Amino acid sequence: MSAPNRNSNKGRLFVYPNEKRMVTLRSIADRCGVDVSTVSKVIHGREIRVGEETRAKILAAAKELNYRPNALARSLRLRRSGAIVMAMRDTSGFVYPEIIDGAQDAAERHGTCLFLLKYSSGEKAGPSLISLVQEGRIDGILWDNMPYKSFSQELIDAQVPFICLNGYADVKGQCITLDDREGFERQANYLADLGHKRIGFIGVEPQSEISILCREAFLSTLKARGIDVPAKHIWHCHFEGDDAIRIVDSIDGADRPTAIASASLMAAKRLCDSLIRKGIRVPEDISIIGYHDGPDAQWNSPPLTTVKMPSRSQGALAVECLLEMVAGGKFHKREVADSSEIIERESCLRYP
Amino acid sequence: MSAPNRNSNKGRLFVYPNEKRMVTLRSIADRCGVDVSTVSKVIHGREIRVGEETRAKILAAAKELNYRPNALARSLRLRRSGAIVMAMRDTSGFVYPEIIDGAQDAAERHGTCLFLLKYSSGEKAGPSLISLVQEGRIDGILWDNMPYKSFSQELIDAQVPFICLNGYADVKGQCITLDDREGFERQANYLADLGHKRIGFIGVEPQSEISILCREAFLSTLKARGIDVPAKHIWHCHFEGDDAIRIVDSIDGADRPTAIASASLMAAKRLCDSLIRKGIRVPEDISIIGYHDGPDAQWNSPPLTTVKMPSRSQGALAVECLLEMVAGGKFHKREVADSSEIIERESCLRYP
DNA sequence: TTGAAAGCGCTAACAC
DNA sequence: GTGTTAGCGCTTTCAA
Repeated sequence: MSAPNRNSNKGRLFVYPNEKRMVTLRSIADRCGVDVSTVSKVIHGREIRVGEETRAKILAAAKELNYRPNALARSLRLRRSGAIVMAMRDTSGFVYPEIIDGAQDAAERHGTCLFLLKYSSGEKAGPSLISLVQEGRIDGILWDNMPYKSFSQELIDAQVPFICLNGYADVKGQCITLDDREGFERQANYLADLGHKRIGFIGVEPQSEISILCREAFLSTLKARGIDVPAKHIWHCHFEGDDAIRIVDSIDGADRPTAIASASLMAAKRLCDSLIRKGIRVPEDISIIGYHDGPDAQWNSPPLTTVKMPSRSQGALAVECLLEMVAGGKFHKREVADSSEIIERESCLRYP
Repeated sequence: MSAPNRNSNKGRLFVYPNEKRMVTLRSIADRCGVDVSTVSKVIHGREIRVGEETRAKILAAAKELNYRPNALARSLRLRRSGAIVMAMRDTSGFVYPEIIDGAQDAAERHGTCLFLLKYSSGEKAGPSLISLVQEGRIDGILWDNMPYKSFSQELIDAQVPFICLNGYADVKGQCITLDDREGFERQANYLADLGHKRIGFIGVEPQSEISILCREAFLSTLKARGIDVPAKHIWHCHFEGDDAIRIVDSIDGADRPTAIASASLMAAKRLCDSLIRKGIRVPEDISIIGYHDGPDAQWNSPPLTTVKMPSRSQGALAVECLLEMVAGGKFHKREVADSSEIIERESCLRYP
């Protein structure tokens, strides 16, 4: 009755390394007296053409034996690994954790495995990531940022499905980004709504494309509401160095701003620090609002009011777009549906 | 002359999804007029028994065709994926980035791929991670922490090779940890060497095993040098909440400490904040030293003096031990060779 | 020194 | 409804 057991080691050519007996489709097939293909259909196939009784028997056996399909064999056959990678240069000042959460969720929904990968900033980072795809380990890559300019062209040449989470680098449009314009408009409107008239702004880099866009969104929103930000109240703050201290030193005039918006959370925190050390109170003397929300914001003293961006949705959308490309589709640009919101904490006060 | 091309699609049963022509061993074999097995030997085998001429020809073809071995096929055959995972619960207040760097290096040296994986804290985190191994995607797991108590037993039962980076949870000894005792002794000695006599200590959790060990190492080192820390100068600070503020409120007596050591970087930073807000200067009035070093430490104002632990070596060693287990060996406990060091920045001053 | 053969575990087209 | 068959790309034994 039962099928011949081909597992039976009859003169096997050689002994496998790491010999631990696995539960395979064949184990189940043998136990149920059916063919592996039938088992395969039941376990994974969407085909319904299997008898109810057989199906039940197979499912029971699978459960009983604690069957785990071998992803490697499956992937080899299907020519798809079912795994994607989110590559990032830095794991401390991280990609906003919410992006990862969103991406994770989406991947899970699609039965895909999402790994994170830290790449070194050297020259070999790119090629070695591309190899991962070429070796079949990974189906596609999500980038927080390209390791170097013009790398996106290399990816395209190598036919590697990828999506960038930052559209301001040279990524040939394959990016899913946040609507920073909307975010900075909201930031500006928030301060204006609170009644502030003398407002300052801290950008990240003076010259970068993204930085300019954000600054302009902020300034033009204020302008439309009749508020001009003088050049001397527009600063830039790097993550390292003591820019924050210099900024504070420079604002101690009679016409100092009553509120300062920062384009980064880090800069907002450092500004807070420096202000307080100088004896200027936050928010009583100067209100501060950050951009992007994170655990750091609420641990700050005072807890920071920020513009929270829909990073979670961004991560999810990026994964979905990537998987479409993996499935053979072209990249199809879509906008993150959700919008920003203000998270009110304690660093902003109504003025006057 | 040339071998028959079995790639030639003669009546192929079905068309593969995502049909892109790959360069396989067969491509090379065909081009060189040899058998795949010969090519395999040249490309990966350690066997030298291949003619010099043939070898050269094959290598040239491989290079020319930009051959990438299919990791999936290889893994399937070898029953080893060549990838490991570092699983972590949180990606923002990260495992010390250096652990990852060290692990990455070691993995690379061993031709293994290291992925990071964020697991959710729910019940299903464990099983789904175990599945990754059972499905063959991953050979072993590095944990920053167990998702829940008694999980290590589940891993052992499932025969999953794993190593924990934190030995204070319930991990049945399969851990590669830092020598925190040595670290806290160094911290204590540093403050004593600076001449401080009234010293405070901030732990993380009052009751946890690790917390107690660290505190005792610190206190007994000071005691051996004739310095007693009164109970009222021993505090605990959580990452959330306003413990730091309460601490500051409680130390404003005439006998307040001249130096405070913290068992975490975060607590040190928050303490700094609170002290400064209260008008107590760091380091002029009170010196502060943190534990563990990270980018945050140098961005603090003032930049924090800390005890830097050999996290990099820890990561590397953990990977090496894990790979031994993957190769079938038993876990063999080894100590991280390097020791801690003091990173002097600006938050500590000689006393008086 | 090289090639033939078997098979890792799985899937899908096709025949029965 | 179920089994047969071929094959994903690779490695290793054994025979030539």
